[in-house]
Amino acid sequence: MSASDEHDCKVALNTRANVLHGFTGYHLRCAWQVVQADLMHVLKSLDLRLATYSTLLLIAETPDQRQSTLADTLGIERPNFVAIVEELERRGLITRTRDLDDRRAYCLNATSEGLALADQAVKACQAHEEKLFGQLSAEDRAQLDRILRQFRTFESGR
Amino acid sequence: MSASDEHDCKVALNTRANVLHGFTGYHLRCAWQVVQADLMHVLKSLDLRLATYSTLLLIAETPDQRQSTLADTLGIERPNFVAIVEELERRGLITRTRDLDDRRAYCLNATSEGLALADQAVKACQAHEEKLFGQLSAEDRAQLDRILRQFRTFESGR
DNA sequence: GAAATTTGATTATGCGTTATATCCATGTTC
DNA sequence: GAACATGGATATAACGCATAATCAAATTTC
Repeated sequence: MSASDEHDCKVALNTRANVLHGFTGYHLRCAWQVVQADLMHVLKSLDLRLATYSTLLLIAETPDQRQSTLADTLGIERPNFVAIVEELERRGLITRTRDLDDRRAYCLNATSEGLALADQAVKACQAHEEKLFGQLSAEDRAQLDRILRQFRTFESGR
Repeated sequence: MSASDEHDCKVALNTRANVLHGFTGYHLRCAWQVVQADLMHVLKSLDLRLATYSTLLLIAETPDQRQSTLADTLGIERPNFVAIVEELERRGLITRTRDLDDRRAYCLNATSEGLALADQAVKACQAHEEKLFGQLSAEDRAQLDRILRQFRTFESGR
């Protein structure tokens, strides 16, 4: 087994029996760590990272978008998006065709291979969610989902 | 205002209206992002990072522990822990005294300044939690805390 | 319609976090 | 006392994320 198979909770907050355990935010982080570790593990089996995964999905869903629009939607800085797109193109998962109206821009689209992989990835993620959140009672699971969605409207950072 | 005052949700999953929104894990991540952004903002006003904060708290709570024990508890690699401890010592927040029984080891303890700062940080975090989770109904907040705690027992990554 | 400005994509680069390999000094085991 | 284990430190690499600057193609302005 390679070292990359380790997905323990290696976090600067992973401790027992201290004041941190009084914070909901701490438990939120731990929960995300657990989910993230499993998710990355699942995606790795498809040779995808969080960034390439979400990028591929978005391109598959919204055809003919240009790079900067997609980067903005994903909240990724444009320079960092270049390598992601290049990788997906190199692997034949998406195509970059010049926009005829604006020859600076690219139109990104998923290939049939890309669509197939996106489909596979979504199914794998659904299974992953079942595995993890299925450990909660059906009621708790629904509650959690409902409550978490409320955070979308919260301010972040001020 | 410096650029570091920006705490938007700049995340490779921050998109609207796509399949990702069907995943609870996605919302979990967004929620953590919101909480983390605010938390880092709060800690920054005390010149603390997540790592120095949790380290200081742990040292304040469990006196006379040695470095590697603390690092293990926090889930931080020993080499990376060195700089954190050095910073806390340099700022006069903790002391490093040689263990008489094992002259290789240090015993770490918080100074009175360290204890004071830890106290201040905890209070600031409590206020931060009030501000954020206080936006939920009291019932939802309690539910969320209860449900999140269940993840502690979940396997991570296989 | 030429000059100035803006915009899409890219390159180069830096910063912060985290992981690994190695090393030194001390302790322990046999 | 030789071999090995352990506490701590150093050096280094990889990765994620950010900014500044560049180039070409558009748009605006006079």
